[in-house]
Amino acid sequence: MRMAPSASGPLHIGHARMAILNDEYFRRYGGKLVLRIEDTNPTNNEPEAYQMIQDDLHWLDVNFTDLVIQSKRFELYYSEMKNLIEMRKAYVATSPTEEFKSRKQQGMPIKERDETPEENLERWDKMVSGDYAKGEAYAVVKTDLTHPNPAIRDFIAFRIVDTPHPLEGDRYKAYPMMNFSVAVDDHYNGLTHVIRGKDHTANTEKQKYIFGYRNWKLPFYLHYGKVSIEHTILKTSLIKKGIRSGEFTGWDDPKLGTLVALKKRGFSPLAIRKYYVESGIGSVDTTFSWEIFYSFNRKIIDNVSPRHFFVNQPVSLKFEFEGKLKASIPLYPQTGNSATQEKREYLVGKGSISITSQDYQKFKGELVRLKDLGYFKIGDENIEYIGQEILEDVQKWNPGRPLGKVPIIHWLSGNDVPFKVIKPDGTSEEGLLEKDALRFTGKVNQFERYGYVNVLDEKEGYFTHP
RNA sequence: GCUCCGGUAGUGUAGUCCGGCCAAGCAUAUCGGCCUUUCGAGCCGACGACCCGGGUCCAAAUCCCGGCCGGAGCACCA
Repeated sequence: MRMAPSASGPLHIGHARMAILNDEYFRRYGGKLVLRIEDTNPTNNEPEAYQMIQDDLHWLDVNFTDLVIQSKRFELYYSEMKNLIEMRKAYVATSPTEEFKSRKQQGMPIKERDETPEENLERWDKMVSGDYAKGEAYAVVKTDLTHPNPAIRDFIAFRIVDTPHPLEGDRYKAYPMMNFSVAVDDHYNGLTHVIRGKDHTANTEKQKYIFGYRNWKLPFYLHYGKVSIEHTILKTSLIKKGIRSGEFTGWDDPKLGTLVALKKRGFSPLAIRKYYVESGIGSVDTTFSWEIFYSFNRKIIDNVSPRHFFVNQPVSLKFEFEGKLKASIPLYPQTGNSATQEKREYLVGKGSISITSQDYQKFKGELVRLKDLGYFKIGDENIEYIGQEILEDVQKWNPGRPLGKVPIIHWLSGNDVPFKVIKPDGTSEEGLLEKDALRFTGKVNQFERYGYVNVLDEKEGYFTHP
């Protein structure tokens, strides 16, 4: 099995499918899992990508057995190409590419195609040694000029590049095209199975020609369908531009679909794995369902997320009360029994109590239950303690609300710090956060009645999902 | 336009190869109920699909033909 991302940037949620699918087969059937970084287009290469890709895979718990970097293998590609030219299966052309394309369209060869290996070899040597300038020459692998699908007819295997390579500098001038290097590497990396997106189906046909000429054993190919991931920015070039312009804070900006961004938002890599394993390898195109993904993640993180109160857009209400009320609120209500549970404990007395403006608007003048504190009546500017139990008919207090249903809302009183939650759509919400949550920075907390938030530091956090 | 590939509930899938056990399973979403001092979790229930038309067959989501719709590729990117 192999994973072959390009060295243009970190992996995103779309790449994760390729990685997970290959890894799942690897886990099930063994063999080897090759990470091959395809960096044969220097204009798109990002020097930091080599490391970022490996970090992303480790985070996903995808443990590759071999690392192959294509720019280290030019000598192999060159010797293979020379081989093909000698076999009359490839040629080197200096004719304009417009002519190459149009004749191909008509099923006609350009003149170099029929020239002798000696003539082509001579041009090939000049190409490798850098005697041609960018655009002056290119090497082509023969397929079948009469192939019914024009996309499969003779394809370019090498071109001249004068942009320096991030790893190799100006050492090479002749750069292999993806279809050539992939075929050669798939063979020499000893791959028996290739799983990749269906955008490669035509490429597979081209690559098979090289396998045929060399009599190599063909791997088993599987192409999965396209996943469209809505409401998310994935395109590396766009992200780079956005980072430069300051629109994004970095590769891990919460608006992005990169794995580092999802990590920072507090997603579990297990949720990503589960999602793609359940999606399978069908060739149908699908739309990525954030809802299902969120649900998987929620189930994974729910038990380990401490609960805290976050009052966004707080309204402060005066609390005139002689004495102290004790609040004892479990940190992990899902786990353990109530006696041994870890709790947050507060004493609330005269002063003020904050609730969200949303709750204030909705329940003004009514009876509510402040979670784990007691029954209260919300006034215009103050809040009044009623008691721990309400024996009378609730409807006496809240006419119009259903019987026995007192709204339970969250609150803060003196035990809070200002906090900002940054959402994936780029907006943010400010409010008060229970101070105890700061003990859990770097972790996902569940802000009760609000959602899951990865608390990054004492000032802000990224919204994970509801 | 050319060449391939594919169409199961709102979404994601199981079943299609080798027709019957599929009056179509699961998950998610939505709605309702129970439980609960979170609108979370859990439990129960409801909702909701085989693209259309022919054909073969005792029997078709499954096989065949036609149509419709969708996607991929057609680079000196990967």
